[in-house]
Amino acid sequence: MMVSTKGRYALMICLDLAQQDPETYTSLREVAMRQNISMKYLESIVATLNRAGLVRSLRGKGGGYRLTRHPSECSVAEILELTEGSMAPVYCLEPGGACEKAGQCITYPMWRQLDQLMDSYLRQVSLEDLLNGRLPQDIPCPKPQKSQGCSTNCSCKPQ
Amino acid sequence: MMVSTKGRYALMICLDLAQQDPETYTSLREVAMRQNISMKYLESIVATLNRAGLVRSLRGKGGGYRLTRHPSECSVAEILELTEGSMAPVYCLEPGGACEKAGQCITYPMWRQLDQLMDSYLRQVSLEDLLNGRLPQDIPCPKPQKSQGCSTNCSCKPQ
DNA sequence: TTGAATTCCTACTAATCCTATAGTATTATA
DNA sequence: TATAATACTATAGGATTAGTAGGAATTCAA
Repeated sequence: MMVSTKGRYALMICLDLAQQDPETYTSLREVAMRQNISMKYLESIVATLNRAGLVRSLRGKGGGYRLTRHPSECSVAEILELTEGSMAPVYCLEPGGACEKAGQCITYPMWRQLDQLMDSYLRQVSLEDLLNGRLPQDIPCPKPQKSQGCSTNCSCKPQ
Repeated sequence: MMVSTKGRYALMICLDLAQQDPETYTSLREVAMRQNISMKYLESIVATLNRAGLVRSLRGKGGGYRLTRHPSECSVAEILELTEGSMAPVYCLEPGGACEKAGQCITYPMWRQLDQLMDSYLRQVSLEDLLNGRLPQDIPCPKPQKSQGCSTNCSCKPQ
């Protein structure tokens, strides 16, 4: 039930680009060095984002990538869906993946709700939100702890 | 980002047991036949539930498994956590998995919120709820369709 | 026009995880 | 004691993940 490196790295790439001058192209070499990830691996990931039109590429010297939209117009849901293939928790929820027993399936409605919950949350979070530390819900932390965040399910940050 | 068969089969086992006489032991052979899954595979899955005390086993003739609690006292979150290892969307959220950069990590708070959202939803759904078709939220369907559920994110059932 | 920087494309690979399967030992009942 | 069931250990094929490698094509600048 984990998001793969592919999805997480795609998000890192987009966040990195969102912090650069939106007019110029940023090379993957720079991104890879800043984020400390293999450039060759990032190449294959950014290709997906490029094909989907989320970033635009420029070849040759001085080339690289840039976002095609403002960071506020780019949701985490979109990036993860592209790179993970889908964020659905079960196959039945993927487009065309519903099995013939879905009507009788006792768990199907639950998976649907879970999927909807995740999707609507991630769709609310834009790259800009992440950069500004603004999240959809801000849940007050009942008892802050100094490291690793506290053990409750609040949204407090570890220090 | 999928729930594996392990988690889904564990849920099926529990739901199957929840529908049987809570006093008697149900053999895996019966469960496997009813659910049409390899019994040997179910063995390895139910072992996890057994060790965790979610079910009780009885060896020998007339043996099998039964739930140790009432279906209303057993949440989907618990079953999935046990069998999937964890339901966290990223490693950093697992107990002891927080990396040293979590404090500076721009995405960490988002993963925490997502995790909390999923966890609190699944914790609200009990085996009994599933059997009765009662879900935490009932989202009205804007435009019902006859098969595969409608395309919106409501909780309507396909027919 | 040449060289350097960069994306684009196609393979390849090692490791891990998923999804089982098989066999034997152990236990309980009739 | 025969039978029916779980418990435990080992194994294995396939898919996916997480990269790595090399080179072709493209672009810019000197």
